[in-house]
Amino acid sequence: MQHVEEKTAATDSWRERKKRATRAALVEAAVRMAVERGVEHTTVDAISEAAGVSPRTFFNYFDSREEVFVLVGAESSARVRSALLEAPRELSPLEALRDAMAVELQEIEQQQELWRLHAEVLRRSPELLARSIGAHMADELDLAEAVAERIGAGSPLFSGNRAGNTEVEAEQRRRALGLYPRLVAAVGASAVRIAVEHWCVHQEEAAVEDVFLEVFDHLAAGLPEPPPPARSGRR
Amino acid sequence: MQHVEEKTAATDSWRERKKRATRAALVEAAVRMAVERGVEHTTVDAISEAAGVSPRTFFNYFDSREEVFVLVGAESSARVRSALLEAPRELSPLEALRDAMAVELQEIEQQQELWRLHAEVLRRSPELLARSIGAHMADELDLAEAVAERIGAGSPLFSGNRAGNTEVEAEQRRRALGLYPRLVAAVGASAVRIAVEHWCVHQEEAAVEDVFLEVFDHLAAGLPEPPPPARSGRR
DNA sequence: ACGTGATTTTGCAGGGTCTGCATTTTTGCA
DNA sequence: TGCAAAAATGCAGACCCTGCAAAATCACGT
Repeated sequence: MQHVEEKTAATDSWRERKKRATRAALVEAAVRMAVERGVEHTTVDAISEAAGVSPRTFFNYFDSREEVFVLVGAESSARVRSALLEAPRELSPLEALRDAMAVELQEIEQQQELWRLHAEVLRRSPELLARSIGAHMADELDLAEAVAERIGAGSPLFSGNRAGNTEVEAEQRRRALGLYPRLVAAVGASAVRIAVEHWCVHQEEAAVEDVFLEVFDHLAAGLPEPPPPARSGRR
Repeated sequence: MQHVEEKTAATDSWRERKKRATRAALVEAAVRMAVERGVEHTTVDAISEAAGVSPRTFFNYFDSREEVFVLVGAESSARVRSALLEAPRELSPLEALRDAMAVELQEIEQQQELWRLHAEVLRRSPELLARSIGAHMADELDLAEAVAERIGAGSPLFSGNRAGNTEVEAEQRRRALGLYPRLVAAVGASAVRIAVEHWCVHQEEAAVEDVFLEVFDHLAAGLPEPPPPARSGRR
């Protein structure tokens, strides 16, 4: 994982815009090419040529060839995280998380084009799918920390200030993490994953958001004995 | 992913035993070496030399260098799957899954040695952790199919016979998969993941199995509003 | 407009990963 | 023992990825 953007201040110069453009060009070139000729025949040389940069430059933007296929929704987790922290305090952690994720999914559904292609790529390449899921999972830990932060807001430890990011401190944060935040994060992440996968396959049958909310509620409420009343013939 | 073992029949010849031995030797050499000098300095050449085979042979056993670090518990998912299908029919899908997974975790805890080292490797390498989790997730889909099979046992479609494994048929199976099996599988997989991660960090504080059962029950019962009564000072 | 320092791009060398193919070695069995 | 199948091996070659230093580009003050 490479830092996508660290400093939010004074970041709109010609320089920055060009970097974003290059990055986007690389992703787009890669994804389109992968849909056409398959991931394994999509070499770094080809991608960078299509994007109009040198092969060496590719690695200034991505740590590995595969990252360009996996990191498509990289900013999402950060957005969910902050939405979660800023949500009204009346909401329970679960509700806050559900809303934050629903909003994010909604926005994703807008930019269908790229996501559709991306989904296509992942569907054809189990290897990459696994990697992608894994990447999203790493987010699950972050998410759990955010949940913990929201719950124990004001706690002397871990409030705000995520600056100190040494290996050791990350380790300590993880140690101090109770089980409950992990459960909440797991429910959210599972719901997103199931909803998105379901949506990729049953394209256009329903909005991602709806599937997500249904799945989320089931998970959050606990799984009843018999299969949940297979939602009436809505298609 | 490389097929670990397909035919269960007539598989105990000297030949087969040797293959298993070589495989194990490679894994062990790799993991030990990774703990000592770090994953990135553990080259294929070094691993195969330590295991006493040629570098080329390594790739007869693993599709990539990283697989040797990720595929440590590869047979687990198959065992859980069959335990799930063979469990007494009185048990609900959830109960059957919980028991099957608990048994598996128990057995894993026996061979502490290798798993401890493996956990150590993953802890130090987020990249690999993500991959490993991703690999286990791929199992989640299989798991969901098994759950579906158990529920709709006798269903004209998809009963037994997983022989036809063309791309197309796999696709069709996934399409026909309802949401409920996915939820059950997600609960199980999440519980395992959280339990194992928790266990890796808080080593020796509690048996994996206990953490797993606690997590599983919470997830299956639904998440209550307030954090679940932080389990009383049981250690 | 011009110079200067900072940032980014690029080429290049070199080591590691992984595959296909032909050859040799080992194993299973009559 | 001899033969056929399976596995291990060597080798060539393509690709991935990284450090380093030179060149191109950008930001900014004068």
